[in-house]
Amino acid sequence: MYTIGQVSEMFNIPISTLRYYDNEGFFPNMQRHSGIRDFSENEIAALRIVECLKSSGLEIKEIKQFMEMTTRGAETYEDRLKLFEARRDAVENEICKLQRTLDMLKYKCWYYEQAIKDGNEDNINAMLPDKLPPKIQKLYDNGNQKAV
Amino acid sequence: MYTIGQVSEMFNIPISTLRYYDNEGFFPNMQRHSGIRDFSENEIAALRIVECLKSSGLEIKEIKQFMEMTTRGAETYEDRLKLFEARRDAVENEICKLQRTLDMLKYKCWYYEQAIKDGNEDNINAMLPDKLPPKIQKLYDNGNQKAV
DNA sequence: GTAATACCTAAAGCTGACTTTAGGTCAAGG
DNA sequence: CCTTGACCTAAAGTCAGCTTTAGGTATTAC
Repeated sequence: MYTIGQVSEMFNIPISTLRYYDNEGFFPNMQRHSGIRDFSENEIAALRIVECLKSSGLEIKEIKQFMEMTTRGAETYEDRLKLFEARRDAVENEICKLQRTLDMLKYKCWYYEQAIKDGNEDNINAMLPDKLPPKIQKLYDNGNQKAV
Repeated sequence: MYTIGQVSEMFNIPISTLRYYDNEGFFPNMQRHSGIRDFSENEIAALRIVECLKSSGLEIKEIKQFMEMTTRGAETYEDRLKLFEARRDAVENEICKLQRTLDMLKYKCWYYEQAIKDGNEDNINAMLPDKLPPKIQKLYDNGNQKAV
C-alpha cells in the first residue's frame, strides 16, 4: 500500500497528475481510508498500463474507455486484444517514421560538419540531390521518403 | 513556384497551418505577388526541414529560432550542428523508449490471446512475474524496464 | 498548543498548436 | 455583370492534458 506522494516519487509523476488520472477513472477499484487514497499493487499495475498506452499515443479518454472495459471482465477480452493489436501496429509505424526522421537528422549533422569545414554550403549543395557520398546519400534518400 | 493550395495538397497540410507557419516566420524569404504567397523550391525545402524537426519533437518556437539562424548565414553553422546533434540524440532515445512500449504491447497481445483461450486471467497471472514462456518473459521484462 | 506536513476537493487557469470566423480582394466563366 | 473559387488578414476560438488556486482536514514534531 502506497500514498499518493510515494507513487508520485516512484513514477516521477506529479501528485496533481495522479489525482487528475483518478478523476478520469484510471483507478476504478482504488480504496480510501478516511478520504485518503490507498494505492495498492492493483493501482500500480494500472498506472503501468496507463503509461504504456500513453506512450503508444492513446488519448486520455480512450485510456478511460479501456479502464471501463477492464471492470466489465471476460466479456471485453476480445475488444481489449483488438485495442492492443491496434496500438502495437501504431507504434511499429511510429518507430519506422522516427527512423526516417533520424536518418534525416544524421544527414543534417553531416551537412553542417561539412559546411563548417568548407566555410559555406556551396560544395554540398552542388552534390544534391544525388551526388552525395554513398553512405550520406542513403541517409538523405531515406530521410526524404514519404510516409506509407 | 507553387500556390499555397498546391503546397497544401503536396504535403497534406491544411492551408490554415501553412499560413500559421508563415506567420511564425518559417519562410523568411518567401516572395509574394500582389499579396499572394509564392512557394519556391526554397520554401519547399524549408517545409521539409520543419516537418523533420517537428517529428523530432521540437517546439514551434524553437523551429522559429532555427529559421532565424539560417538567415544569419555561416556564423550559425556551429549552433545549427549542435541543434541537429541534440535532435538526433533525442530521437534515438525516443526510439528506444518506443521499442520498450512495443514489447509491452506485444506482451499484452499475448496476454489477451491466452485470456480468450482460457476464459479467464488466472493461469496467466499465476505465471507472473517470472514464470512466463521464455519469449514472452523477454517482452514482459523489457517492456517493464525503467527509462535510462 | 501551535506549526509544519501530507493529504483532500472543486473550479479556474495555462500552454501549445492549430482552426475557425468574419470580412475582404481579385481573376475567370457563363 | 455577377457569381464562383482561390487567395488574403486579424482576431477569436478550440482542444488536450495538465497545473494552480483557494480553502479545508488530520497527524506528527517541538
